[in-house]
Amino acid sequence: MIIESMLDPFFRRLELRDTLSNEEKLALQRAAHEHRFYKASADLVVQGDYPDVSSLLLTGLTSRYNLTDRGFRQITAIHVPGDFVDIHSFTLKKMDHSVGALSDVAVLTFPHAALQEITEKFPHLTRLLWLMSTLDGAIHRRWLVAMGRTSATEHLAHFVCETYMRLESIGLASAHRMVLPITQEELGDVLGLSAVHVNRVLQDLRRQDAVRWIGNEIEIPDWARLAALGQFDGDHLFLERLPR
Amino acid sequence: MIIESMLDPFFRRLELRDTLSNEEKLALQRAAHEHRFYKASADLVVQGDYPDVSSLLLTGLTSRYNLTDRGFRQITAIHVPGDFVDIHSFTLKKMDHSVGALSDVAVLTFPHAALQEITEKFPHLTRLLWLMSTLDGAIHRRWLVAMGRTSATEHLAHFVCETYMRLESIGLASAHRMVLPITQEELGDVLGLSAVHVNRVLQDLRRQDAVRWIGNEIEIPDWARLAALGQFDGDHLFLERLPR
DNA sequence: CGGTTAATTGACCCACTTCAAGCGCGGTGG
DNA sequence: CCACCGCGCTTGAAGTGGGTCAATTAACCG
Repeated sequence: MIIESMLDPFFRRLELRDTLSNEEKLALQRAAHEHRFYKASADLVVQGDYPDVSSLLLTGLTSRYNLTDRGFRQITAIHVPGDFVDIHSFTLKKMDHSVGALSDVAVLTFPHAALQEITEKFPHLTRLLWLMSTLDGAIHRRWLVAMGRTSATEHLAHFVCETYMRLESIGLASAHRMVLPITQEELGDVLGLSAVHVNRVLQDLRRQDAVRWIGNEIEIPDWARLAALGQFDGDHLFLERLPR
Repeated sequence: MIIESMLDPFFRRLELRDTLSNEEKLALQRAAHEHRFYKASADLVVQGDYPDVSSLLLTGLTSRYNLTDRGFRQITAIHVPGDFVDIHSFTLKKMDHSVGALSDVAVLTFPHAALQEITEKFPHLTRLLWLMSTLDGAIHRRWLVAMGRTSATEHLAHFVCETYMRLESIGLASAHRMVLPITQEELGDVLGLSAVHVNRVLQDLRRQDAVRWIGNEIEIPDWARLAALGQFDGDHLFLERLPR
């Protein structure tokens, strides 16, 4: 059963960047197919798959990751509700990475056939879906910069700011507090660091009182300072409402 | 003056992934607007710009890059002829990075208004353009993995393989030889390394005879070995012809 | 032939890794 | 109700990949 309100985080995400007509909303609702659930640490899609649906994340967190020959893992993206975890599989067809659940998650699937129909009937909506995948690309680029040219501390600070702003923008965080079900091991896989070093860097941020992080609960006591530390500005999140 | 054959590298690139109809080719030709030239190290677009055209690279090489607070540069993508250097600006509107010329380059501009028209009249072609930007994303992800989880040597080996395969696929390299107008400084900005270390790593590859690199000319005497070193397979380049 | 940019080399340093051990806590089963 | 287990967090010690600084050489160029 597809409940209309399920799409709210997605509509919200789109409407942060442009306006959506009612017909477009309806078209998206009609394109939605199936409600699926996954347990924490389950894989939604596996590298090499040729999925015939794309999954919109409704609740929980997921990550895109790859494994290297030596068994190391690199997480290349984190998804929050309202994100398509694999909209790019619509054009790429084959998965170049896996998608795993960081927590228990619920998704809504969109058959590629239905997405194709949207590209045939709703050009503006198509451009918005296209936009969603280019937003992914912008975050990838920002991560490359953080990984290649900033210290571990700066990188972590940046990640915290970015994740907070993404959650906040869809109404899932506020007052500089958020809940993030991610282990230090996983954080290392995001940042390209060892878990041990993540721990040390995190303690460094705590010592400066740049973040308060207890279990899953994170608080940012001084946003401006953490943002400066991480060289964070929200530019690469494109939270600007423009005709697209 | 737009000469039809200018679009050949682009058609070639698209046709490696799907079939293009004659109408679609014509539509692309009509959408092309202006021929532009840039000198090596000039910027085609600057971070923060709101361009109203996207540029298709015809000859030469360009890079996408960002500068950090401390003046470090990170290159997040390299473009070869047939690549759109900023197709994502069509949906993103604002540039989250600059694009610089690595050599003298020629591009063909496509006004966003003309691209919009394509999205309204040519759904399949639209999906192919969308595909081009998701291909960028796949390369970004692969770079994140290489940067976060492989050694400098592996990373460089991977970059050489990837670049060769991209050039080879559009007919600009063959027999495991290519010409790459890139300095060790710039290579460092690609890999997230210092120029000094790039030099050492390159010499290490030379010592193993994994690459022969003299000036701009590169030869890969043993492809399988370099690919194994860099954990390279072409999967993330999606050189598979499929209906999209 | 001087001037400039790129490649190279050496010496030293440090950010981050690896390995290893200990700790805290929630969950489970007897 | 408690003992035990396992996972995630924390800490220490030692090693290393890659950075920085500085000087030299090579290649090019007008």
